[in-house]
Amino acid sequence: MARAATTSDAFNAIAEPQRRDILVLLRAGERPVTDLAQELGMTQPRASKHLRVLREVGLVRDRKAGKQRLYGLDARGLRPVHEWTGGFERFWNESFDRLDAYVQDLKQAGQEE
Amino acid sequence: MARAATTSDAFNAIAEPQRRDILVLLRAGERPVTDLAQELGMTQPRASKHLRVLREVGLVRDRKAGKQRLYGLDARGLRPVHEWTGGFERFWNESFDRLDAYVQDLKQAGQEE
DNA sequence: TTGACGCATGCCCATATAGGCATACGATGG
DNA sequence: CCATCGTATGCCTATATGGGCATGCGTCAA
Repeated sequence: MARAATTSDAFNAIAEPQRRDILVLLRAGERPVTDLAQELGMTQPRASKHLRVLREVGLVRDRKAGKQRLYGLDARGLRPVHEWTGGFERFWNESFDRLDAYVQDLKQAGQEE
Repeated sequence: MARAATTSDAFNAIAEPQRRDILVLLRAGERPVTDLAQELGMTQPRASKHLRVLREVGLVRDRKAGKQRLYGLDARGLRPVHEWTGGFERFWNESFDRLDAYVQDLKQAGQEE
């Protein structure tokens, strides 16, 4: 089996850096495809494809505005990701400070020999 | 170009549900591969492969313990993900409540016709 | 030394990208 | 009705997966 579709959920959709960039830009407000493409230095088809993925997982909304199509942020889908990672907060603060200290000790001991 | 490697960063590594499951299990403490595989109902090779990915992005540490190899959580890599998504917090709380109301209005209007 | 146990790997498959390029499509202006 | 602008798609390629299965390898017990 291949990797899960990027459109399967927000976790997969935001795995791609450029899509994250797009989402960040959209925090400033709605924007047409061409705008985004230019600002991020990517071709228009590329931007459209990324936006499609984002739209399919519901991270982005689009609406027609004359000849243009404006894309806007719908960040609700990011909440599950934030909450899931939040479940590990105490672990990145706590236990590994000690572990690091331990590792440092080992290194120093090695260099002193 | 193909999709970025799952080992390129935490964002990619946690896009796979089974790897998230493994991380969750490891919050309870170190565990050998077989244990994890059984608990998650996956084959041993499969678990090993997922653990390898997690190890390569630094979300997991391993240490030998006799015949066994214990895997332990290193959640620090999840922090960037948590913080990045956190940058959208105000958006999923705020603006789209209004947008939803708007959408609901449209739907109702449509059904009443 | 010989087994057995616990894991990591190698190899093969089917699948789904991300990107480039050309092009089809819908709306607007003449 | 036609040309043009703004986008979305189709097609093709190279790549990397996730999974199955068999097997290599290191460690410990007898």
